[in-house]
Amino acid sequence: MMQESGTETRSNNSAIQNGAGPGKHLLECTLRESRSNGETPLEVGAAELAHLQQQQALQAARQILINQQPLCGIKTHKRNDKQPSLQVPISVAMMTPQVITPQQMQQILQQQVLTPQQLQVLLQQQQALMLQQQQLQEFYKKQQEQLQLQLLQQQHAGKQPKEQQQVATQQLAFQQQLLQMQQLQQQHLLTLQRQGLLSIQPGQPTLPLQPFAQGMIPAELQQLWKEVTGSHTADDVVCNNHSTLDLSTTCISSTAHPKTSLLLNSQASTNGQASVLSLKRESSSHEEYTQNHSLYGHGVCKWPGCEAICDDFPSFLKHLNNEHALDDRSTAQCRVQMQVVQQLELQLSKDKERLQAMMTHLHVKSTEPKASPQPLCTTFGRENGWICNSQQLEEGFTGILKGLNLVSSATLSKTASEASPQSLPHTPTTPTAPLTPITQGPSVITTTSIHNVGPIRRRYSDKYNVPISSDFAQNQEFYKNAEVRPPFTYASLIRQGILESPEKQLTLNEIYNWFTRQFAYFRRNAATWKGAIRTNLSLHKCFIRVEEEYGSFWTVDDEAFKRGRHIHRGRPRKPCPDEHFDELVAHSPSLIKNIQTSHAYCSPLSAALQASMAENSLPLYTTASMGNPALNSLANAMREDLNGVMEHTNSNGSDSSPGRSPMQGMHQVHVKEEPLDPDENEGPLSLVTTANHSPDFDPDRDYEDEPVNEDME
DNA sequence: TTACACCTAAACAGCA
DNA sequence: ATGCTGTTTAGGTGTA
Repeated sequence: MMQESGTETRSNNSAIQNGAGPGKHLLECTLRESRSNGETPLEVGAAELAHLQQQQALQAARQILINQQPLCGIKTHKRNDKQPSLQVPISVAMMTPQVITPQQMQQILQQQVLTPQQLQVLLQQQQALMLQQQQLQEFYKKQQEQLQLQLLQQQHAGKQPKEQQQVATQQLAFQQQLLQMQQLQQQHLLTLQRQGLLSIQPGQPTLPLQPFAQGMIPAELQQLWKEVTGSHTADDVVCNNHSTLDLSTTCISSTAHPKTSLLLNSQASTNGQASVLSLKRESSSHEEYTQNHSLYGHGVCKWPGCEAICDDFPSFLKHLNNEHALDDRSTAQCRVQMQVVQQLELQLSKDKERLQAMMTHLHVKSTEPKASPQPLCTTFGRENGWICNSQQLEEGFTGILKGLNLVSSATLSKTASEASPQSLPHTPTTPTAPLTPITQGPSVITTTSIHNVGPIRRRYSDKYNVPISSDFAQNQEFYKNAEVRPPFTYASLIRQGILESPEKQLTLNEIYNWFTRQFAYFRRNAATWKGAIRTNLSLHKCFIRVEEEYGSFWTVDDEAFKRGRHIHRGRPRKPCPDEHFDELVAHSPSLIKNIQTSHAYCSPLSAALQASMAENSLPLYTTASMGNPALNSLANAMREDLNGVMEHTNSNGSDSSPGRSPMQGMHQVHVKEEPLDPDENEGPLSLVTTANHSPDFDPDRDYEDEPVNEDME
C-alpha cells in the first residue's frame, strides 16, 4: 500500500513538474525545494506525508513560537542546510510499524499475544492513522476546490487547458489514492469492530494522536503563526515572492526534509492563495471547514480553557478574534499547547518504538518454533514493559490470549520483572502508562502474591487466590467490547459476578446476564459457556445454592473459594447403592448435594452459633454473611466447627436432635459435600435444611463413609 | 510421569 | 413437548 502510495506521489510530483499554467505556481515552491536540494522525486506514502506534514508544521510552529527566528533567517537556513532534519527519517521509520495491515492485525489478534491494553494501543494508533489520512483527504478536497477555482480563472485568462487538466488529473489521482488508503483503513477498523476489538467511545479520550492530528492543520497553523507572530509583517512579502503563498513553505520547510515538503507546501500554497483563511472561510467549503476547525466544535469554542458557546461559525470567528486575539495570554496558552503536543509527540515516538519492537518480536517469535528456551523477556526487558514467556513459543501463538492473557497488570509485570526477571512469570503489560494508569489497587498482584502466582498459566488459577477484581476493573471496558476471552476461570468470574451484585447473590439467569453484559466474548456460543457455568456452580464447592419460595439463587462462600478446591472428578458422586440411600435420593434427589442433617445440633457451640444466626435472621452464606466479613468468618467458623462435629458425630453416632430447628424460616441452604479428601479431615459439610427434610433420612447414619460409589477405590 | 485444576461436551433428571 | 436448571461424568489440555 505504501509503495503504491509512493508511486502515485512520485508520478504526481512528476506531473506537477511538467505542469504549467494555473496550477504551476501552486507547486512552484515545492519544485524549487526539490530542485534546489537535488532531491529525487518523492518516495514517501501519503500516510507518511501526512505525518511528516504534522511534524513539519509542529516544528515550524515551535520554532516560530519558541525561537522567534526571523522568517528570512529560517528560510536561508533551510536552503543552506543540506543535512536533513533528524525528525524526518525518524518519522518515516516510525510510520512503518504504525501502518499495520489488516492481515497483520488479524494475526496479532488471533494469536492473542497482546494484553488488552496493548491491543488498545494498537487500535488507537490505527485509529489515529486513519484520522490522519482523513485529514489529509480533507486537505486535498480543499486543494482541489482551490485548484478548480484557479482553473476557471486561468481559463478565462486564456491559458492552455490541457496542462491545467493534467495537473488537475494528477491532483485527483492523488486524492483517489488517499481515499483508497482511507477506505482500506476503515475496512480494517470495521473488521476490528466486527470482531468486537475496537470500541472507541465517542468523546472518550482514547486517541493519543488525535489532538496532535487535529491541531496540525496547516491552515490553522498559519493562523496560529499569524496570531502569534503577527503575520502581517513585511517579512512575509520580503521573503516570499508569492505573497502569503509561501508562508507555510517558508516556515515548515525550515527544518523538514525537503523531500517530504511537497505535500505540505502544495497544500499550504493552496490555502495561501488568497489571504489564507479568509478565502476558505468564504468558500463553498465553508461548512466543511467549520466542521474541521479544531478550535470549534459542537457550537463550542475549543480554545483551551475557553468552552465559550458560539451558535454558529461566524460568531465563533468573532469570538476567536475578540477573546483569543494575539496577546500575552493567548501566546502563553499557545506555548502550553505546543508543549502538550511536544509531549504527545514524544509519547508517540516511544509508543511507536515499542510497537515496532512488539511487531518485530511477534514476527520473529511466530516464525520461530519452540527453539529458544531462554527467557524471552530479555528481548525487551523491563523498560519496554513487554515481557513474554517461553510458553508462548511452545504454543506457537495459537489460542486467544492464551499465553498473554494471564496477567495483564502492569504492576504485576513490573513487580515481577523487578523481583525476579528470570524465574517469575513473564507477563505482558501495558506499554504506555498514560493509557492505562498503573494502579496499586488492593487486588493488584503484589510482590507478596507474586510468589504465589507461580509459572504462567492459561488463566488466573483459582488456587492461587489471585484476585481478579483489579485486572477485571482495569480492563472492564475492554472485555465488554472486545471479543477476547477473559483470563479468569469460570469460577472466578461467577464469583465476581455474584459479589458485584448488590445482594451478593444471583440467580442462574442473572449470572448469565452478567457474563453477557461484562464480556463480549460470552455473547457467543451461549450453550457452551452457560453449560460451563452450570457445571462450575455445581462442581465448585464455593458456590452455594439457596432456595427460596420463588426460586433459587447462588451465593459465594469466599473462604471456600479461597481454599480453591473443586469437587473434582474422581470424587464419588454416583448414588449410593445402598437402598436406604437410594430411597433417600428418590425422595429428594438433590440431597446428594443437600444432605439434610441435624448433626449440627449435636454441638452446643454449633447450636449456639446457629441460634445466634437465626436470631439475627442471617442465613448461612447469604447476603448478610457475604457482605459482612465478620459474619462471613463466623459462618465459616461455624461451618468448620460443624465439620469437626460431623466427624465426631460420624464416628460415634451420637446425639442428634432431629426436629429441632433453630434455622427454621431461614433460607434453605444447599451445601455441597466436601470431597473425600484423605489429606484433610474435612468431612462432608452438612448444614441444616428444614424444608427439604426427608423422613427417611437417618441423621445418625454415617453417610460419609457410605460407599456411595462402587467404583470408588 | 503423575496428580491436579480447569474446560468442554454430553447425558440425564426435575420442574414449570 | 419444550426449555431451563442443576447434577454428574468423561475426556481433554495445561501446569506443577
